[in-house]
Amino acid sequence: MSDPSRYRPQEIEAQWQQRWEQLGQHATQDEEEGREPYYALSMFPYPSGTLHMGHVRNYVITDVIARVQRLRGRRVLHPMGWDAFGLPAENAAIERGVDPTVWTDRNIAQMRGQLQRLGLSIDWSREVTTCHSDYYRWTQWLFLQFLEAGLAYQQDATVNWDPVDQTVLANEQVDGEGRSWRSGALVEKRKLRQWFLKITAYADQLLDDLPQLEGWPERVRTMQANWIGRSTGAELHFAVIDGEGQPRGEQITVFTTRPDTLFGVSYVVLAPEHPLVASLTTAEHQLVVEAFCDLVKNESEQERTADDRPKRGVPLGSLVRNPANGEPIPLWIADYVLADYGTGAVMGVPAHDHRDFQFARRYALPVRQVIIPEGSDEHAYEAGAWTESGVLIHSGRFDGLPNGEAKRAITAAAEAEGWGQAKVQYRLRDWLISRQRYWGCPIPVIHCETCGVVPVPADQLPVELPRDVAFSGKGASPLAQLEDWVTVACPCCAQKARRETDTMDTFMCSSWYYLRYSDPGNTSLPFSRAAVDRWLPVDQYVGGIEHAILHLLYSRFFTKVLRDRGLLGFDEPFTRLLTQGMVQGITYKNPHSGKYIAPADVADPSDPRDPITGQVLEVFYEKMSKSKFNGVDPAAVIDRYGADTARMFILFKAPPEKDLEWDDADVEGQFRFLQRLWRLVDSAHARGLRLDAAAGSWLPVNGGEGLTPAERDLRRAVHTAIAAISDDLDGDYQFNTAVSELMKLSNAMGDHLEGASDGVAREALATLLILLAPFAPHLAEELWQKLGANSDGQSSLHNQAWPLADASALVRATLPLVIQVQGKMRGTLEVPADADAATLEQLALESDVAAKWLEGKSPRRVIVVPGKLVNLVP
RNA sequence: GGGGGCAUGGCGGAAUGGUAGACGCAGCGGACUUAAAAUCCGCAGGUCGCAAGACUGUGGGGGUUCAAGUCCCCCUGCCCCCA
Repeated sequence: MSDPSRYRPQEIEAQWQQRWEQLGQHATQDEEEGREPYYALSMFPYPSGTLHMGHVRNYVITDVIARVQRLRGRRVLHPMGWDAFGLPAENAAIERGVDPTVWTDRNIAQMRGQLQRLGLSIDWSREVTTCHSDYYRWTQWLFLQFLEAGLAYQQDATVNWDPVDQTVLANEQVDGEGRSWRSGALVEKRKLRQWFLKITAYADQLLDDLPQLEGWPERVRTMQANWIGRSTGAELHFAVIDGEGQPRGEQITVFTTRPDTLFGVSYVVLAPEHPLVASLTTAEHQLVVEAFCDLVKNESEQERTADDRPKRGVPLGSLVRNPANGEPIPLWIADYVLADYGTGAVMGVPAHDHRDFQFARRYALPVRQVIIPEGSDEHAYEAGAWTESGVLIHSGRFDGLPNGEAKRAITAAAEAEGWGQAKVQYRLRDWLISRQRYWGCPIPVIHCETCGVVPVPADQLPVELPRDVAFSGKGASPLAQLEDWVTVACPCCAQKARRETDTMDTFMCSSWYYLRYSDPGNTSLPFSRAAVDRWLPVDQYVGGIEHAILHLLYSRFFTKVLRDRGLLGFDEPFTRLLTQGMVQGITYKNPHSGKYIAPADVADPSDPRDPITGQVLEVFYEKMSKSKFNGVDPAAVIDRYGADTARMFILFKAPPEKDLEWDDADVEGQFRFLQRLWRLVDSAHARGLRLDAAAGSWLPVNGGEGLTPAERDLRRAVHTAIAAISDDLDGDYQFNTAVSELMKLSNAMGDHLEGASDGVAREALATLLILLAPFAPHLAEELWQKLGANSDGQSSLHNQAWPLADASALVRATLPLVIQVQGKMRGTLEVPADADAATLEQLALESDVAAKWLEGKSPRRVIVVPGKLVNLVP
């Protein structure tokens, strides 16, 4: 026989999850008069098969927000789905011969089950899975929208090529030494024809709309702004000249943000890949230049531009002419100049640019100062470049101009005289979406020798991924080897043509999934305009900071393009963004061997030692990961303590944006708190308290007439909690302090409930449970039912209304008044709450504290803050 | 190197310019128990003191203010992003 008065989360949680499912508790109401819509969204997971704590934190935060909004009377869309294309599935296929579809679907089923145990109020009927053709059909459809809008194009681009496995690798599959993760071979760079989306066409909008996103963390906006990297400057043309100084016909165009330093140019550098390199290399430099180009070819962009690495280059032997003063200038190539940024050529001004300075030093190129700090004569630039503002010298007719003005003046001169023009340049490049992979969304185009690139007609979508494919991990993408699949009739001319065999970057799939949730069953469009405008933009998006740039930028780009195509009617997809911190586990490391030790192998945590060598271990918190043995399995925590304890712990332990240190003792503490709540309600139940009388028997007690002091204290605690928790859940979410307010309320109820009349006690109990409902939904519901407030079993605590604080309950007859002398707290005095400033001043002056500290003198000044303090300044 | 953020007890963390350390964890003392666990009550920044209390205290230094963890300037350390 089990003791019915014990809190057994394992029993009640599954039961309530089932009941909510039966009641359709989390079904989305597309229409309902008088209830405003609210869209709460978590970033959807990759279905790896295992739920980890980071997921749990993410989804619990979103769930609390969704539940609070329901209690506040909104109809809520709270969906979930799967970012299901990606490399792990393909690797499983290569390594273990598992069909990626089967592997992925199995993982999804497993993770869905784990998620459901958390008691999330998700409407599972709206689930989307990006690798299912009823979803990727619309990813393809949207790609065709981009193509039609001229925003998708093909171009040669450099990719990582594994010469052993004969395959293209993603950047993340190449290690720091430039070797393939699979074959270990040195990866080569190859030029292949790739698909791009023209995100740069929206660079200005993506940047200029950032300030509107007031509900986003400032740092995410800053990161996006830096990523887009708009710089304003000029393109300047340098004519190539021969030995006699006569123009040869070619010209080099450089991009610079510092046209004001034009007179200080001592060399011009091309990227080694620049198309003019070959023709401008003189015979005596040819061997060296070719060797240098080969050297640079296989270096990553990061290596080439790293600050801590010497800049390397070689001269071509040709000269160009400075358009401002006619001086001949040597032409070089260097690794730190990239072909696809700007014009692939820069002007070298060693005196006023750090990298140019390093380069000039290394190759003994002249350094000519053309800007001096205001108010000084010559800057001692020997120590480095002067990159601050100043006044121009050695610059002919521009001498004496402040350099800001000189930028405009020199650019204007360039435009007037035909040797350059103002130019805005972005760091952002177009988005390369081609992947030479099987497990992705096929790009829906057909290559025809006669008609060129032909989009697959919309009524022939989806272009389905073929099943039963052989995965060797070698050769081109598996799709390219399937002749039957590749060969197809051209939709235009019906001649034999070939399908595109590249698939899309998975970020394509995740750039629009939040739109699909609004209309997941639509079979004629990705979503209807009505549905998407009804629910979007997302009111609250919650996810990890690691997506601060890519996913969030791509999604904003999609939204703007789809808006311009008339498919939706808003500018930004996510009104508010919460980036939750990492979940960290306690980590033990042997500082001598560098080995990580599993916590289970540490015998005494207060004196952690290596179980084998006995050496003292380092102890710290770090992001949970398998290799560090510091992970905590959510399922194990739920098995032991229940989902409500896990939820409460995660919410209480740290503010949502900050990293969270997992601590078993604190989990235990949360479990004890929930047990205390259980006992609190249990004893109220034993006393005969019920919430089942005529509806609303627990409504606020009217006024404070006839209440005992203890009852007034209890009501004050109840309504203080309502006010504080409501505030914590508004605007900036502070779940940690909200939970602590629940604890305070429970402590106050422990003190005063027994002595309170039934009415006051009922109000307190009902309020406690409603306030608890978003955090610990199962326990709150169970206790609600225990007190008889849902006797028909057809309703739910979660349909109640969020309580309003009764201002009159917060009023107290007397308040402690702080008495300060010279700003230092010297004592308190119990004073009538309604006393005016003059009275407070007088009470303070008459107090023992004043007598002691003022020694009979009257204060020079008295500051009174009614309700708070009196400061006596002697 | 540039940009941004952070620094509060043994620990996680609270504090509209107004009693620093709420709430919790760990700890200590007590009650209950044959005992332990659980539970309940209490203590708890540091120094000095039997106590009352005093002094001191939010990384360091300066400033503004009747009053500074909070605002301003400088410094140190750590973290993140971009190079």
